[in-house]
Amino acid sequence: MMAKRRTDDKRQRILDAAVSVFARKGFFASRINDVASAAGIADGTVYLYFESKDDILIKLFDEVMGEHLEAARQEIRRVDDAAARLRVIADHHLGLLGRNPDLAVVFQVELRQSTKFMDLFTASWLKEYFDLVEAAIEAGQKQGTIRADLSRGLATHAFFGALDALVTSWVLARNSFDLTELAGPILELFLTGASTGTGASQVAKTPPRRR
Amino acid sequence: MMAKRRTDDKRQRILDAAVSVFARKGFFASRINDVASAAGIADGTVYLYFESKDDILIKLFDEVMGEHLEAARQEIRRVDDAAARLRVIADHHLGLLGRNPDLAVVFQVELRQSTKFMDLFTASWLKEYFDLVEAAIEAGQKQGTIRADLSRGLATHAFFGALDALVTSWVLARNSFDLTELAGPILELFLTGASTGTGASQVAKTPPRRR
Amino acid sequence: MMAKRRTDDKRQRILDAAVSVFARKGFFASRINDVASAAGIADGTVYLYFESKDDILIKLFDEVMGEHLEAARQEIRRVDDAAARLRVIADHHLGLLGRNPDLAVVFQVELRQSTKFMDLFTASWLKEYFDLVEAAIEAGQKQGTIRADLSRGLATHAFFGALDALVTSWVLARNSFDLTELAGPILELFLTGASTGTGASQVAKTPPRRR
Amino acid sequence: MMAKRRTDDKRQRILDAAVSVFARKGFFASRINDVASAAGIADGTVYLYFESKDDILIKLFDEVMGEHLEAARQEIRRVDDAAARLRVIADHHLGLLGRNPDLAVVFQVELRQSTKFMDLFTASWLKEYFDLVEAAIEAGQKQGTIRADLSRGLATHAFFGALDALVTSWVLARNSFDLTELAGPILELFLTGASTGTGASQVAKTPPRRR
DNA sequence: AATGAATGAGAGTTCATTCAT
DNA sequence: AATGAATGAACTCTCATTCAT
Repeated sequence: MMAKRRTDDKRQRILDAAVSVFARKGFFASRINDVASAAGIADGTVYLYFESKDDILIKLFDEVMGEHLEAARQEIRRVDDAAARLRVIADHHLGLLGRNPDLAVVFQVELRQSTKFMDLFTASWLKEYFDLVEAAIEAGQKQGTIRADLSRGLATHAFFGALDALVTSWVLARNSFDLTELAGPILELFLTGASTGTGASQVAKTPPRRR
Repeated sequence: MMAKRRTDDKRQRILDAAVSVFARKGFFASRINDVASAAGIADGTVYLYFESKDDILIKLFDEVMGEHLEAARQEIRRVDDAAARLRVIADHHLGLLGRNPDLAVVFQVELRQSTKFMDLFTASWLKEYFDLVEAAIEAGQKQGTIRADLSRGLATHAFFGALDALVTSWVLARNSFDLTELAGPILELFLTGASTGTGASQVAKTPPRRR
Repeated sequence: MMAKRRTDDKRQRILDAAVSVFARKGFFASRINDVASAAGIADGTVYLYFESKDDILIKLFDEVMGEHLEAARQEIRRVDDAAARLRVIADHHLGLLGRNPDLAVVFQVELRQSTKFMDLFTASWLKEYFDLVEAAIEAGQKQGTIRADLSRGLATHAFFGALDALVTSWVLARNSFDLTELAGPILELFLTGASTGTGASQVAKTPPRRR
Repeated sequence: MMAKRRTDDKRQRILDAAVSVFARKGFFASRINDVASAAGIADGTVYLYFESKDDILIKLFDEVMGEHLEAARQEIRRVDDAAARLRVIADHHLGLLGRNPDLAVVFQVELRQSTKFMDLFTASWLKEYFDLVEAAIEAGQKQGTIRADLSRGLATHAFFGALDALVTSWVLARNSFDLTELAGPILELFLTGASTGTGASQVAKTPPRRR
């Protein structure tokens, strides 16, 4: 039990060190030695817990996403309203990254380095995230609070995209504004739209000009 | 003049080759030799036109963005309505990448490999893109077609984020749907919102729960 | 005494495991962990019985050679004739390796990896082996059954070399022929020569052409 | 043409340097940097001429063997007598290695490091070498100068083995005797045998004792 | 005696970039 | 302007060995 606990600690220390190092130097520029040193262990020890440098990033993403999707799912179950559910998702999304700037850098930038990570990203957890959003929207449509004519796929992308762009800007702006308090406004925009309700739909429905 | 043109051709051939190679193998995995071979020239020749491998990516982004922002600006001048202006931007955004899948891969994935590129990306061209969107929104607010209480920064992020997420999904889904035809629907969602107008704002204004 | 025996068993299990592992994977490619696993013990335990990975190979050779040289010596004492003595040596040489294909691989290939092992090989046990052969030949010369004008050093090399080449071929041919039954023929060739006795010596005595 | 020649020189310089370095430090202990430095080039340049460190050893063996087998074949064609042909082979074998002590170390020790090299060794050039010897013996049997009842395979092994053992001893004895002048004596022993002709065959034909 | 987690030195190979031609 | 041979710095991962338990 002691041995096991020590082992778990070491593994977690590597992950924590990795987030910090990757955020500061970038994944490619980070050396295994940087991570090991930050974790206070020898280089080789990293390989007792992870298969490769890539594996650290993958496992990091898996664990954080797994944990937070589960937390979000639990909380969503406690509310009925579609808007409230989307609010839970936005709060979790902005909250997790807003509270962990280094993790935000890793998620918004370092993890998107290659189609290799992107595919992993999309195929597993992002898919679940999107499903969560779509389910909330679908429930809202059934309840009559979300427009029935709305494409759920499109709306999901818009919802996620808006949050994602906010986080990226926040990261690149070196956390110069409060991310978490934007959950309400962004959701409000998503739900009620930008227009005052004056003839916007006409332009929006114009077929795209071919070039 | 002929010599200049020939030279320009070679430069352009390198850029075209780079888009194709980077999209297929990823920027890091791509070798200068891959690009040179695809362009039908010797490795060393690349360095007569570009300073480094990074420089190719930077110049590529600069040129494409410069060209297309200018084209979008021209076209925007010809319309007055805020919605129509946003439509021009969306059409250009989705049109450019929708017509050039390789370029889309490079812009959505390869260019975001590191904070180095991200900073460049944000500081120069993305800034101009955001300004264009914000100007359209501001004009709409003055015209009374866009809600005056809307945060322009937030709305700009939401607008860009929605388009960006769509493109990324399209890239990762291997271009399995028609990107360009989504300009209308996404704009419509942006303008009119997802809700039917039934009490959503209440939840949206709930303060975020601390964890 | 029981403890000692148990200890010896473990030591022997390591040696046996080593022969098997080295033969299959090669000495360099074999990991201490491979040997330990095959012996059913922990990595560190190997170091309670051997100083290093090299030491396993050295001790393995020492023990097998010591044991078999002694056995050969015993048996040689029981025969008088030079030919019979050489026959004992050939039988032992081909018999030991012919009955232990893995050991043959280790002796013919893995043990000859470096001048380090080769020197050891030569300086100690091979020297004794050669002495045994030379003693038999010398006795034969005294008895008049071996030609007195024969260089004993040369003859010893020829005798050992013939057996050694046979074993190596047998190893590389994956034991595709019966090694042990070649002791007679090879000895016969050594004693009576290849020629029919027609003018061969003339060519053999021609001075080598300088190049 | 100049460029080509320069290229060839560099390749040869690498091979020469490799023989010298491998002989002195052993193949495994030799670093690519050792070879490159000895050849007066940069580490990376080695990889313009060879695929890997292993490849250097393989190509070295291939080239030397190819060259010398061809030379031996040419010379053999000029003589008719089986004994004379074997003499040519022995002269070439001992001559080549006797004149190039470093090469001898590489061939006798370093090249036999692993079944990987051994297999290569056997499958290609050694096969040709053995064929050359067997052909000479077969011709001798037809001419009536070599005993017809002799197993050619066995005799070939004995012939090669005797030479090989001599070379190895010479290498391990740090070239303390003249290798080339042993071609005659070893051939003479091979042809006429060690015995005086007194009852040796009887013992040689005794079936091996089982243990 | 036995374990096995931890160590950390070590090296082959790649490839962006240079520069003599 | 163009070439492409040459450079040499850079880095992940392996694994023999140690030692606290």
